[in-house]
Amino acid sequence: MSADLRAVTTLDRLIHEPARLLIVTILASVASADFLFLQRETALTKGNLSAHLSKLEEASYVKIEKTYKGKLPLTVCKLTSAGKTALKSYRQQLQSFMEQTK
Amino acid sequence: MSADLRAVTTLDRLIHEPARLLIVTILASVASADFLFLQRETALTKGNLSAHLSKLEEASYVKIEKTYKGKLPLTVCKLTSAGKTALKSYRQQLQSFMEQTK
DNA sequence: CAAACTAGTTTGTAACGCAAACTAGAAAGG
DNA sequence: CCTTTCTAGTTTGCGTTACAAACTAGTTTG
Repeated sequence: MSADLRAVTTLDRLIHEPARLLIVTILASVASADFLFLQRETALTKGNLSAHLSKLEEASYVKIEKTYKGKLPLTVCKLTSAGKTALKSYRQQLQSFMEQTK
Repeated sequence: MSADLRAVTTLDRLIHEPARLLIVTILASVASADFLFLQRETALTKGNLSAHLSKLEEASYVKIEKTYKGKLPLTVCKLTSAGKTALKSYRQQLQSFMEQTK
């Protein structure tokens, strides 16, 4: 009766990475977030946050807009609908695994 | 009131890897399992299964005994108590994250 | 006795994650 | 001024990883 545990190996690795799971989870809870806000919330270094955001952007999970706040750079991040869908299905898959194996 | 989401970044990477999560989850449900049984259950290639088992053994999460079944090699794997503890706490940490963010 | 099979291990390689170094421009100090 | 420091990020360097493919050691079959 137990379903297919092997499905766990098909989890979206982009979201499975803990730092990125944290990022997209935070982004899912707000309309948008700027770079420094994300840095404070995640406690990632700027370097790593930047790299992870770039990957999420490449995958079209996050949209990144570079503007200015006065004269200072301002990077604003938003989860795309593809990103929302990906997170939702990641969570469903993981929850299903957890329930099958509890 | 919400606890610390950042904790997700401290998940045990050894178990977080989907292939290994699958392996230890299977091992947690049986007294012991031989290599070929694990290969069938996980659908991993022999090479990858071997490599993942070696890592789990290095971490002392799994004990590996090489014997013979008749004249053929037989590799028997067992989750150690350290492995059980690690899996349990991984699951707790993950479940806690999921509940905080649902 | 050579070919094929069994039960694994080792190797090759592209991608990854992290820390440290770097960049471009703005504000502050002397 | 002009140089030092600060802000907001990006890029680089590098050890580690995960996977597939090649390999190994021994066994059975034709």
